[in-house]
Amino acid sequence: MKFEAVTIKDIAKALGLSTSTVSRALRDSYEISPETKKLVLEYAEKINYRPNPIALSLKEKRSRSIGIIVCEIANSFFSQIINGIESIAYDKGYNVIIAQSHESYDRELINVQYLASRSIDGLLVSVSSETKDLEHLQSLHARGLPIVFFDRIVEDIDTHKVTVDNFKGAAEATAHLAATGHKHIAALANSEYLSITRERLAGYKEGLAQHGLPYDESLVKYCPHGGLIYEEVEQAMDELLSQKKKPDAIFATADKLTTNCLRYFKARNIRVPEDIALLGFSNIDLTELLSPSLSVVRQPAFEIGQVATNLLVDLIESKRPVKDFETQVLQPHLFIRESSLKKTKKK
Amino acid sequence: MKFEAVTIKDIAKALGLSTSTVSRALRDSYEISPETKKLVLEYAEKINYRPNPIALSLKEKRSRSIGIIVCEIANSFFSQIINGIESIAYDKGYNVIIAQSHESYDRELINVQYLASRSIDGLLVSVSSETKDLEHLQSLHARGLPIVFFDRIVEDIDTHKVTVDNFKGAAEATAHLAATGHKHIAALANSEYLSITRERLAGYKEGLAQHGLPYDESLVKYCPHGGLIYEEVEQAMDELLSQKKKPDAIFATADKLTTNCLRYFKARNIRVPEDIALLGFSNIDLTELLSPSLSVVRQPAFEIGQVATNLLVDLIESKRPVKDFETQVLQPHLFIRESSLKKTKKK
DNA sequence: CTGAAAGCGCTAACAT
DNA sequence: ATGTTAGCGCTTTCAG
Repeated sequence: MKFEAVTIKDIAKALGLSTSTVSRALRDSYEISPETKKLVLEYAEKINYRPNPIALSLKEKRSRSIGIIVCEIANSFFSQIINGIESIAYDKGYNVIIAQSHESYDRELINVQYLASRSIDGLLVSVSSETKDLEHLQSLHARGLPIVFFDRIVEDIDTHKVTVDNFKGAAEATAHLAATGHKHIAALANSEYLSITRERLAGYKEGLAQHGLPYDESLVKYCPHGGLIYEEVEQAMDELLSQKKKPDAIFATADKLTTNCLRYFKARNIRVPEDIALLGFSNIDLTELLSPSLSVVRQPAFEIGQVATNLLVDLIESKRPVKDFETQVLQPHLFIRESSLKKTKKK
Repeated sequence: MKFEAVTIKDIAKALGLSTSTVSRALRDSYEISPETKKLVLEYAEKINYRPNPIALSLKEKRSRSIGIIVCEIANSFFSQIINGIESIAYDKGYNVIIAQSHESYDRELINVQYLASRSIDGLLVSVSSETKDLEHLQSLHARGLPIVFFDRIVEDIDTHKVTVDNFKGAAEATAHLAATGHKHIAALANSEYLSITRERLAGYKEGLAQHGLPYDESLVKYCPHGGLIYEEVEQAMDELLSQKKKPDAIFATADKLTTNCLRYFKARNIRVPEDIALLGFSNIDLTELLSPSLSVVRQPAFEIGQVATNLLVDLIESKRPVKDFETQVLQPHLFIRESSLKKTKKK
């Protein structure tokens, strides 16, 4: 079943005009007489005429839609970003098509190609935790598709990027753990391929250094799927807790790592923060309701989405090729709650 | 900046063929000789030809995209549903365009009209908590746009619908609270306009009746925005707790109501379940990690999305107008955790 | 001020 | 087996 829309032709026929006159009248062209305009406008209104965006797209060679690639939308951080993206996109007359990689390089590849073939005008990308090879994005970028990276950005493609000061966020978090008396702070990290992982681990080192704590590689564990799979967190934690130098605090570099780490402690009846402290990046809204309430580094997700979208639309609508690209860095915020409470206070 | 795609014309020119021959070769038509096909296919592959979906849409008068209206994507229940929708949509070659009402009728209206004007092939709708007037959907439906309602369905439009057995879920939940010794079970409900609210409150009554508890209207409070705004939950709870007959248990009918109710108790230092029990509809993944862990009625969100999408695609692709519509009812599941523990046990 | 015609990329009669 | 043409809805020269 199809639902037939009114076209310009219908209006032309009904009014005894040509389609071009109707088209011009609708766009308020100076060449059309006021009377004709009025006639056309009123009739169009009456029969509820809406221009066919597909025909427009074909003509203008643009679809007024932008693609988004994220790992998961059922993740507060990304759904907040998407809210930010939509708020700007709708304002500017674009709609968004969302695709999820589920942290799989293969799915990212398929999605990117799918979106590109759907003739999107631009792409907002946060790469999957498996992504090393950037050829799929590089070739599109080289062919002129505007791309803006956010959160998980990549070095090898020169375009606009939006991220937070991961180094600072991680350094503050780690420094806080150190300042509250923790001596063996482990890092539960995302995939090593990701920019955010490198930056956050660098911040972690800095935080340790600030308090004169040594950096110990055995205290750093990577989760290739960013904690999306509980088992990988479980394994990483099992390893951490079974070594001779047992950590007394965990710094987790991503949302799912943080919550799954807490899940792990619950399952093992390990008390937080009495037995071990926990602090991680997270944008969930329920941190205060958790037991214990979670200390987190929170990112301005909505703003990330807004900024990235503004940059992308600028690229799309720029008359001439853009050469000057910028990387916008927003500020994360540290929220101290129970899970990282002072060691000395509790006992 | 624009990124120019390869067209059928380019191939035709390069190979000295006509566009129709190329078109037919690409679609593996029987009228084309194997050699020509091979030639075309290989060349198309080589220059990475992708058909322009916009041109196809214009020709076929279909966009292969479906619109989704939900209140919020940053809500586990809906993001899980969207995952289900996408899983089927992508399989069937459709992409999805998501719009959020944020529980506002006005935004729903704008979004519906926007989506309709973007020539979507069909619409998946869960109405906003403010929606009473259905004219915007009715007129589209009357004009032949396939629509499937999910979760928050409406009576007055005859089409496919997908929901869960809200009556049963609510009855079981309430009966559980009654069975564990609670005598004054209050209902913290969503907007009264919603089908799910009516069904869940009917189930609530049934649960009370099963245990010989009276239905008391003063124990039922509505939140017009479904708990999206904390203050409305706060006010409803303030009212409930200030009346002479103070509830000893809360049954909440929606995700945000449940978590915001818990937030309220935390803020007031009211112990759950010792001072008051809590049980509500919720699809968040962190219920076990909350303090106390939350007893919930969980809905098969992913499946709801899948079923709804299958039904919608059936409608879209049906050759003749569909008259026989169905309402699929899936089963919710009750998970008992700490927040609704037996009154007599704790003290 | 208005109309006729071409063209965006593609498909499908209708030739040949 | 392949080419020609028209048309999807719209805009935009180019002619009056």
